[in-house]
Amino acid sequence: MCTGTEDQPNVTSAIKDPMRGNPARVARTRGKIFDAVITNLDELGYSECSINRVQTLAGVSRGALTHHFPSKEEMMVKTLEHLLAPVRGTAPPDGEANLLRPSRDCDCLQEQLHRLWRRVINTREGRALMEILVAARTDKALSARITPSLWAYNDDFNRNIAHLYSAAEGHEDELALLWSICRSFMRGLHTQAPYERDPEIITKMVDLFGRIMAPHLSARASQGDTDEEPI
Amino acid sequence: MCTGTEDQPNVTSAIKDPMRGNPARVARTRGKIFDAVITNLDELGYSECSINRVQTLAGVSRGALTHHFPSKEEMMVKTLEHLLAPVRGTAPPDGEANLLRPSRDCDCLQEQLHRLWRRVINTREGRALMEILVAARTDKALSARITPSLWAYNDDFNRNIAHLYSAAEGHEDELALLWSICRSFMRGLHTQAPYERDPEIITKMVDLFGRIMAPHLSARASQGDTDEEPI
DNA sequence: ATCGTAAAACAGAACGCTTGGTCTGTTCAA
DNA sequence: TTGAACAGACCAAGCGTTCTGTTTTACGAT
Repeated sequence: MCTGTEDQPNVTSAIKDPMRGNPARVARTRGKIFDAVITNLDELGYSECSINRVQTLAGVSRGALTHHFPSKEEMMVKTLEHLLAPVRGTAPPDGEANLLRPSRDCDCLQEQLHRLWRRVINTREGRALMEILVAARTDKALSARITPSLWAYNDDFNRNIAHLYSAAEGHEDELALLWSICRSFMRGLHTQAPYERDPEIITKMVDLFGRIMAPHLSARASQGDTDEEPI
Repeated sequence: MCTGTEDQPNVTSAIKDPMRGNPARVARTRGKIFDAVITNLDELGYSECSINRVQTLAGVSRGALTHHFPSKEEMMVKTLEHLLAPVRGTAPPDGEANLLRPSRDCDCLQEQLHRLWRRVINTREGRALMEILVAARTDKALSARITPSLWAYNDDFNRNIAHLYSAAEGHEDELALLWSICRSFMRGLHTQAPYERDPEIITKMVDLFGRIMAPHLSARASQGDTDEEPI
């Protein structure tokens, strides 16, 4: 392969069509694979999320899988970007939007954090993301591939919350830091929740955490509740 | 084997000595293995912490390893208990003690949290513990084995901090919950620190978190600075 | 004191199985 | 007719477990 056959100059009209035959079929296949990866990561963990298992669960052949994702690393990188997409700047691929927006004006921070935990962090997607992050810590190649995506995600995240939340007066510069703390706390909850004797403890933790953070973080009065894409 | 030969009733004095030949030699071998497991978990992660790697790094034979830990699950369970031991009620095996105690009376919570992060959480041992916790979430067998240890650890932890810290008045019952929040936050930091553009951000996060928690959590005046085992 | 012996402690080969990657072949759409 | 999309076989390497040997140690009988 790649033995340097020069491209024919007299081909009728197509110079070289890099995007030829890929209708929504590609999107469907990749979607099935993403879904299988996420489910496997959530239920079996990173170490058991093998190519074979993904292939079986997604109901696609080995060839299809390797065609879209030449290596396991590639599969994980693309899955992570797929998971990060809903929060990123541009239009989310589908499904849930405005994940961070406080849904009501008279909504206290506690309820917002509860919703964040239930609807974003403690979900299949949230747990799958966690698995990739933990695995990448000790996998330098994977880490190098995902770090730029994570940085871009972080920038978009900070840009978005700046419109929706504000820090206490006198500490306006701490908004991003405050949300980083919230995220860290919630991610840590992932390693605590499965081993808690009483599941109610997690709820109480989120509740108390919200009460503690409330004086430092509040939702902005949402100017105009139109459907201008918030995240 | 086990073909039911009846035990001789006229054996002179030894009924059956289950603890025969185990001098400090066993402790040395197991120590080397624990150390290798911890290092591998920290540097390669759970999925790459294979028996072969542990055996090589520890410098012991396959037979020695399987003798002490008949299965990988057993190895991980015992390693976790080894990691939890320093905080547990009875004497720590060796090395670091009083991990939680505020080292000085006039010590603010921020500094105590910084020390907790640097000296306990963000260490080889802390990261190895994290790897096991994350892996066990999706490994039901492992999870079932470690859950009792984690519960006991939790109880000891809460018992110990009750002597060292107190919650704000009016909320004395929230002490355990407050420390659970601290632990969750710090564990979450594990998945944030490796990807942070500026390492200083982590320090700032711990700092701000400490400032926010300070009104709710304070060290007790340490009555008697003698060397009565604090943890 | 020394010996015999049984079990603990260790050594290492071998097993069946799964892994991720590569390869050749087939179908489909432009 | 071309290349993207898919199908499935194949491979060496590594996995965790099991197995049979060998060495070391403690201890009661001599």
